[in-house]
Amino acid sequence: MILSLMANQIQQLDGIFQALSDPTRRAVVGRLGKGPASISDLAQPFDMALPSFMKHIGLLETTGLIRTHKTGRVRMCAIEKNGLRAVETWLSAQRALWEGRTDRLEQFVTKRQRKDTAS
Amino acid sequence: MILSLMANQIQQLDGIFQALSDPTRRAVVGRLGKGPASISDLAQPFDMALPSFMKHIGLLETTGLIRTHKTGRVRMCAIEKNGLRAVETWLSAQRALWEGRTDRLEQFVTKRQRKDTAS
DNA sequence: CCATCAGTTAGCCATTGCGCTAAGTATTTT
DNA sequence: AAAATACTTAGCGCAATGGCTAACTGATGG
Repeated sequence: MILSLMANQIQQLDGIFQALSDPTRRAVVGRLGKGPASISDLAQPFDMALPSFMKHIGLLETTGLIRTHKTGRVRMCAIEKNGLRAVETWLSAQRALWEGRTDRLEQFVTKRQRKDTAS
Repeated sequence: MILSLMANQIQQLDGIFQALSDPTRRAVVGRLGKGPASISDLAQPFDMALPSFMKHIGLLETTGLIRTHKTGRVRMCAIEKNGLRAVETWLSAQRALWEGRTDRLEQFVTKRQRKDTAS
């Protein structure tokens, strides 16, 4: 079960990084960091047809970076704060790896294993 | 010129996030975090033809996440420590946005969602 | 009611991404 | 010199991405 959780995390990372690789989507995340907004509010700055924009929103939602809810004919969007946590985790794990190492060329395999950073 | 620099940063982020959206490439970055390695050393764990693997390496290099150098017939790869800096910057800027001011505005969406999507 | 507004659905199209094989180049090694 | 090693180049195929238009649904305002 732990293995499937890890697999989940990995695929989650796939999706999140993929989602963040688009400037429109990063901009939406940035905008929602300042507070919730409707679809058309969000879409307004972008020179793009609405259905195209909606695809970005849909992707952001299915990857868990944002959350939306429709009231009447308006759909409000808000940031999902836990969405970027997987990225932060991966990033700090990454840094933990190379921190403390001197990056010499032609070096033996690291003799000293760093203990886990017990975050 | 400042504007073009910013545009550069943005495109850099595009590339880096794109690069990290692939599990093979993330694994390579992870492996190189422990120390330099040759192409074939890196490729060995993956069930993939070498040219396919090379594309990943090429992408990681052009996005600045790794660095390579060929000596004789062997190409050594190493992590480029500054490569992930743009991500870290973006991420902390993002967190700075929603930290300290998240509760009131976002709550209103959350509340409505709980009411309507009552599982 | 009727029009407008805010999304939504359906489907098309060009480009990119990620895998493959086959064949080539440049070093070692024997 | 010949063979093996370690990539490298070229090109193919298919699925996914990111854009579009046209037409539709379901509120809301006059």
